[in-house]
Amino acid sequence: MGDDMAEQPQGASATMADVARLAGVSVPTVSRVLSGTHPVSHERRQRVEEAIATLGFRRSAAARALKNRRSDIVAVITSSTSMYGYAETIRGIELAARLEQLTVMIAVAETDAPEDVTRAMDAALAHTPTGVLVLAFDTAGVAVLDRFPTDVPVVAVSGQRDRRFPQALIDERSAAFELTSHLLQLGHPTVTHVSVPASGKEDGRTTGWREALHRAGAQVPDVIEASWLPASGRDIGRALAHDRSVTAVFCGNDEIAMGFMRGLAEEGVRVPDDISVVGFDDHPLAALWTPSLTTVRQDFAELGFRALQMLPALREHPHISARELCPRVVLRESSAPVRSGRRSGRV
Amino acid sequence: MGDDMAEQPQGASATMADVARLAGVSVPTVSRVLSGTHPVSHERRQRVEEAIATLGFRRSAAARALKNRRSDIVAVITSSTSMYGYAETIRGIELAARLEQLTVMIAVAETDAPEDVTRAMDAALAHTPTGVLVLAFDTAGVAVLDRFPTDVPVVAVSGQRDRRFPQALIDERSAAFELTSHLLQLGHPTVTHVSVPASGKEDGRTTGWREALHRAGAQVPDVIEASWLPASGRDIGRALAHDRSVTAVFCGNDEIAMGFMRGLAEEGVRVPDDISVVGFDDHPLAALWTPSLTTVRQDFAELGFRALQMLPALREHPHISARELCPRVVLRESSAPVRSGRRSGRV
DNA sequence: ATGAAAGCGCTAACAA
DNA sequence: TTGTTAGCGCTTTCAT
Repeated sequence: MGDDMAEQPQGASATMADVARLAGVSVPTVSRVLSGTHPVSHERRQRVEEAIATLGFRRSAAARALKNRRSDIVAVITSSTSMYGYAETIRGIELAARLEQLTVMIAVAETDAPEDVTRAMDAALAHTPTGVLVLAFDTAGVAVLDRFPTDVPVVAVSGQRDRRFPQALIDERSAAFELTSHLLQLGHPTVTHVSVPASGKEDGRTTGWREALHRAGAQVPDVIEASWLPASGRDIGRALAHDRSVTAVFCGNDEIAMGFMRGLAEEGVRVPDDISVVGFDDHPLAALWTPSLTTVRQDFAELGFRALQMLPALREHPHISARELCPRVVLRESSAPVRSGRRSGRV
Repeated sequence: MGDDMAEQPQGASATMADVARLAGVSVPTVSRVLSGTHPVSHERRQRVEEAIATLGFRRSAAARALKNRRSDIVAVITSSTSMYGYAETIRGIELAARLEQLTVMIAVAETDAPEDVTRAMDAALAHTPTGVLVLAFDTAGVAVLDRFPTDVPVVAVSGQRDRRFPQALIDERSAAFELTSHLLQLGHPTVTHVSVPASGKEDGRTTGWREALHRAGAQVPDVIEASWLPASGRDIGRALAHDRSVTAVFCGNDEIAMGFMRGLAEEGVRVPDDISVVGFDDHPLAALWTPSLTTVRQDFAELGFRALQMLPALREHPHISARELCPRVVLRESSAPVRSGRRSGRV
């Protein structure tokens, strides 16, 4: 492969006027060549393309955005960029954006406090984005949605259906239902839920868990709320290790589940022999943990990808719609039939 | 706390002209109020602020960028947004950017292929960013740096010193040296290195490892290259499990180390009893793994934070400089003295 | 302290 | 098919 690319990474950026001058054409002709929507004679097109290459010309995103009253930016509003589910979703968004020639900007609203939410929304809207994707897995995201203006395409990305917005979602409820039912079928009298931090309305994982217990006529233990840190799972694990009423635990996500298992181990409690533990998300390390973790596979990247793809369509049909992904229960080593011996009866 | 915020999330965005009209002042006066750099009479300022609130006015980022010939955007060029080190670095960048009233955009160059690199750079530069942060932990990032024009402030974020660019770095070499030396001091005759994917020039982790072995006069085994997936660590773990010359393994990152340990476990090999394993990064789950993982704590978020902070300063003093972070070895359960019994001698 | 005027780089409407 | 003209929303002279 010969190195046949000869652009010079030009210092001060050239403008269309520079290109037009060098090619001996008018500025709009250059614009037409670039957009490709209007006919341009072969000869001039060629001259323009040469000039562009020679000058290393790049169209100014700012000027285009100003003129078009819309930028090539897709704003992602989120409370986190690095936690597993969020990071994967953003990865999918970025990939789809790249294919659509769009640029991803990140606006973080760490909490649902009005000032956080307002700042993130202002930052996003100031850029007159082509669309906005709100990661509404938590309170902050939901708060953003609640305050959103109507004149820009918005897609909510979340784990729960909400008819007020176009959304890309994973139906967490049904997966949680299935996962909880799995544990009940293994003979566990009930399932304890260690949840991710509450997000305003009850999240789908908790709802599905609750419904499965009701359906089975099982007692519904109080929800124990962890933080987002895996270490909080450990603390809770240690605390519950010697509670003999606990034989099966459903953790709100895999990181918490892994922390929880560590906590149990530190107390000498074995998984799944003494307690079954299941998680949610199918974190890359879940399959490698010892014991490997029974969980629900969520394809966050695909979720983000689809959310982005909804934006162009939304411009034509701004009515509410939803694209839904179905998560899948993945059975592994951490869940097993209840042992009649050590931990039963004594509630 | 009364809900004393009464902006109406206006539909079609108002312009400065609208604000000026409503406040009965000229457009430049509105601009002066917003920028705060020029004196404005108290009375007019007040009227302007009211009008802004009433209209829910937001300055157009596009118009500002066009006029200023520079946007409020900081472009992050990276090969990944979701892997642990990258995601954490981006988190730190975003946090610092928010404090500086800057906006983060993401441009991904997945590989060091010219078309990937060019696209990412073009996307970034088209937005006339205030600065560009290149995550140069790998080949792609390095390729970007090699082709960068000079007229925009760039900071390289990486694990290895490179005098050609201003950079924020973590000195991985010295930490790897220290970590490897730790294993040697525990009596291991040598240390096997399972590296992250090669990145052009040898990475700091590998260099530090090599230097430590040389210093100790230990034999230098071939480097075994894993992929970025934790599962690749497992495969390598299974492959090495019964190689009796291997008593200590230094993995290029924690995820690989955890996969590696899983592989050993599947083969019935115990850590650290049979083999000591250490990682790099201090992933949130490293401390919770069983056995907990000896590793090197890298503060990626702080690294990103500092990298962003270098940008404003760079505008004044465009000469090359570096901000360096010192990683710290964290001793945990996965490293222990070599057992004289089972695995020694036989090379 | 304030306003009038110019122009950043581009695209769309119109004219030729 | 091509060029001329206007203007997107803002900031910055320059006058006052």
